[in-house]
Amino acid sequence: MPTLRLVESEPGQSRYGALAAALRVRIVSGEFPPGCAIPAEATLAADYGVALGTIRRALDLLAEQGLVERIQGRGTFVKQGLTGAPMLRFFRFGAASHETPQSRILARDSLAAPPDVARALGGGPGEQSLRLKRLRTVDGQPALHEEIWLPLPLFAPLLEGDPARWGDLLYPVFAELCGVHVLRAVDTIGFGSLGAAQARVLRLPAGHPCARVQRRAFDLAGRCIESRTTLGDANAFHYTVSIT
Amino acid sequence: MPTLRLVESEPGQSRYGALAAALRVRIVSGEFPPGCAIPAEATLAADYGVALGTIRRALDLLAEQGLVERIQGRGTFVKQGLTGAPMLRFFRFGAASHETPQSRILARDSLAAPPDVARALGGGPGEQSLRLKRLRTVDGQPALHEEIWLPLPLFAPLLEGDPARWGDLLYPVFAELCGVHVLRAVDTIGFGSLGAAQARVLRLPAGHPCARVQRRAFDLAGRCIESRTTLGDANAFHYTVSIT
DNA sequence: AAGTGGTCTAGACCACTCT
DNA sequence: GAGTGGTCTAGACCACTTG
Repeated sequence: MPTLRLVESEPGQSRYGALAAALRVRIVSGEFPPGCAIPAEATLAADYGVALGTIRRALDLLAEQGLVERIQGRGTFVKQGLTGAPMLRFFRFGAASHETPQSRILARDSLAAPPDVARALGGGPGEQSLRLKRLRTVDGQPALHEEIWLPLPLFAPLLEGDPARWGDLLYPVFAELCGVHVLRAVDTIGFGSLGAAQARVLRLPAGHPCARVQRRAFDLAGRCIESRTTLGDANAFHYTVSIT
Repeated sequence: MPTLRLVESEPGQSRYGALAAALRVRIVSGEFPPGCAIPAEATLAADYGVALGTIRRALDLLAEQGLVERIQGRGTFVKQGLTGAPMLRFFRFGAASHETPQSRILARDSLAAPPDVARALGGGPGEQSLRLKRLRTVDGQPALHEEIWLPLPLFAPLLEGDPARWGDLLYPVFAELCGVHVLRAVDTIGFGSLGAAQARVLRLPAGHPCARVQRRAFDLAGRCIESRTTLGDANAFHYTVSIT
């Protein structure tokens, strides 16, 4: 590729900002899939006809935004999605608290999403969606009840196969079976009380106080690809925030 | 000051890291008080005998850490402490939710701190401390009950004068009367139920579910200068976190 | 040894703020 | 207009990783 790549920077935008935006487009378009290394700084600087320092600023910006990861001596890599069990950050269940909770799918249906979920997922009203209900246990004790909505047909592969074989973490399944990489999530926390059905599953009395975590998860391109409601015993809730 | 300032950088530490540490010491020591402008980049670069870009990295680092604020065309300033009403970020009370809640001091005592509070404040056991109890109201309705522990003699000025004249925000009072600037706070969120006394103050039934926010606040030098427990109706609790 | 990102230099010019 | 931080350049050398 001997030709120079050109970036047009809108007035008021810095050149490294425009470069970051251009690289973001190339990443999101799939030119560099998750886990893949992007070209070296020197290569990019030559491609775009800018100084090394400028392309560095652009890459640092993408790294701050969590889109890429820089490793000295190796290169710059497109981030793999979230894989951990971030829901446990909100709860403390007994001694085994820092292990990944076990997971059991209670229900799997394809149906029209209620209006608020459809809006969250960015689809029209009554969009056909996949709904999962899931029980998570810690040390064999029921801990969390989850209702998960996923847009179709993107998640159609999850309608087939035995959910018992998915394992305890969902996001790696999203990546392997559907090619969806969760990069960012927004959790909204509130308190309420358990309905009869959820209480039965969690082996708590109906009306027991519970913490409610509403999650919206987003992929590389910024699309919302999951709307989830998690319920757990309010007394096990525990979270720390730092303010600056 | 014609002589060059020297920084010794420990092995493995970058020069800008060492410069940032040196500047941090000068700020914390009081050489540049909060709100004050620190010398210009060019001046500092000459003082320390390094390139402009290097001193810039050091200042950017301090800005990331929240110790200074950079304003184009004006200069680099030592941060004033937090002044807002950050506790309201956790609750939603009616329509007037985004206004600063009103504040009334219910009690003010000087007494020995219980062990956990003394530990939090970094003092010995039974350290003499100032305890405030405080009711915060929104739209005239009781909303939050707070118990606040402050180390003595640092906060001795608060033992005198009429608390009713302190205003609705406490941190500006800390700064004006005690010279303490709160730069950072760590909040731990949990769930519980109201004791009889707190319930009466909040006009809720005893045993009503409540959210509990445990705050530790820190000053410029990183000392813990406040331990606070805030209680509010669990149904009004509402918080959003972004995960990456 | 070759290739990567991390640090550092010594300039230049620009955008913004204040007087 | 003088002074500030923000952007950009074109180099140099270093630390780390991999073959």
